Amino acid sequence: MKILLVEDEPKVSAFIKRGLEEEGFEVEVAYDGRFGRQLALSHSYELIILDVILPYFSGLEVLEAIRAQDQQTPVLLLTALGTTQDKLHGFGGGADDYLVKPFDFPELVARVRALTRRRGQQAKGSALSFEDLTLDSAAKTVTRAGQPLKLTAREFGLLELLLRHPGRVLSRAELAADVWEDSFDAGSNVVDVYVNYLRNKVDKPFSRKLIHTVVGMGYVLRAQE
Amino acid sequence: MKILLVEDEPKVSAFIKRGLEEEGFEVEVAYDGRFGRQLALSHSYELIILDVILPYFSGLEVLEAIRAQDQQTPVLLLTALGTTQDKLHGFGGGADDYLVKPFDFPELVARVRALTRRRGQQAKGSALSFEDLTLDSAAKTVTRAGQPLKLTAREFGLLELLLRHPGRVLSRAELAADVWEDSFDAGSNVVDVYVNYLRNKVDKPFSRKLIHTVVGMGYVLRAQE
DNA sequence: CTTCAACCAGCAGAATTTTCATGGGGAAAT
DNA sequence: ATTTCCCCATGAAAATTCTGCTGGTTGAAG
Repeated sequence: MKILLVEDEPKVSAFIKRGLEEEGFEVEVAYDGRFGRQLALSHSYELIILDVILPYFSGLEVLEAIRAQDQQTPVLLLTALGTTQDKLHGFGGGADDYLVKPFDFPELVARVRALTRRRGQQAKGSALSFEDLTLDSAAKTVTRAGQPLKLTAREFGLLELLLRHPGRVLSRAELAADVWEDSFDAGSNVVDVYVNYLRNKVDKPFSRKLIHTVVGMGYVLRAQE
Repeated sequence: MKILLVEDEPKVSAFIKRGLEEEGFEVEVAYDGRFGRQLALSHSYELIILDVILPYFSGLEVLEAIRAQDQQTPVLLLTALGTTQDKLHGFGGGADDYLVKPFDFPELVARVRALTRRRGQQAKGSALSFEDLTLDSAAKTVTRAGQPLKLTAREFGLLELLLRHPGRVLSRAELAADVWEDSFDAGSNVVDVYVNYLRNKVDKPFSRKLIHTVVGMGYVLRAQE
């Protein structure tokens, strides 16, 4: 749960950083708009807290740069500018919350929690990924290295199971039990066949292979040979 | 974009309702905690605005009942109780935002927008669109490439749901649950039939197809093959 | 060094499932 | 009394799923 805090007053930023860390968050601090923007655009955070008045770029300019590339990450503006006009500017620029200094620290924590709560649970819910492979079980989409892959229902189910246990060897029986539910004939080679189909789509077009055979045991999803 | 407002002072609720409707939201009002809770639990809203001090059940009790069954719907608490203690109570109960009365109406609108933006990713009132296809759920009109299309109620509901989740594969069960509500026989092919009707009107007269079937999974709205 | 058995990759076509496209009956609206 | 809309049923077409088989590799025993 990494948070980016962009705030130029060392006292304030140290205070917030320490406080949030005590609450279990991981906090990175940037001391001006330029550095803040760079970090925000190059890293992925659960939440970004922006002071509005900053050296080089204002918080609103940083927000604009973020929203140009990413609509998802929640942004909380934190500033001494408390008029409704200022707030409207902030929300209009795509902020998710606006807190006026001075504030009570517990309220900041509560708002930070409210903004991060939703994301944390929905990310776990639908998106699985391993290396450059991503699978969204709600949208039923799979991409590798950014390219979308077209899988059939069975192939999708099989990959989903592998992706749920990366690095763990799954026996044919385990795979069959989960993907084929009950209707499974032990003497069949369906699993092999589908692993083969999957490899053709997931591994063959790429140089780094992810699906590996462990002779006598089953199949694994892992990085190297 | 339907919002539930639970507020017992008729003056305040009328004021908020009218204001939000001018901004393109659809607002339902409940005048006490009991009725508010009932509506919140039985219907699906994009956002719920709760006054804390209400007859029968307090806003916090209503919030608790909502969160017991649904973690998703954002809740905004709106109240005269402005101490940090009160706010912490609200956030602790699962609220997403907390606004203290008296407030400037534009700020409420901005916060309502911020909370609903992410949900349907439809910021402007009731108009949904994807590529050159547009659907206005308030006006019940659909156009493609500027041309108006004439859809029946079921067709409209189905397209609206697809349009609300572009790029996501929706299973027949999901579609049926939303469009056909409860009266749905699992062995029926109604969904297929209506997707077919929709295609005849939405896709057939145009070269770029938008509705695609994913065999064994469901249907999606997306641009390419 | 040879043989054998176990195991796995890959293919091709058959079997099955899923989807499309229509016709028609009945309900609802006009 | 039409017209429109909703839904079921059906068969054809398309796509997927599965079976059976061939051939290759590996590793251990003879």
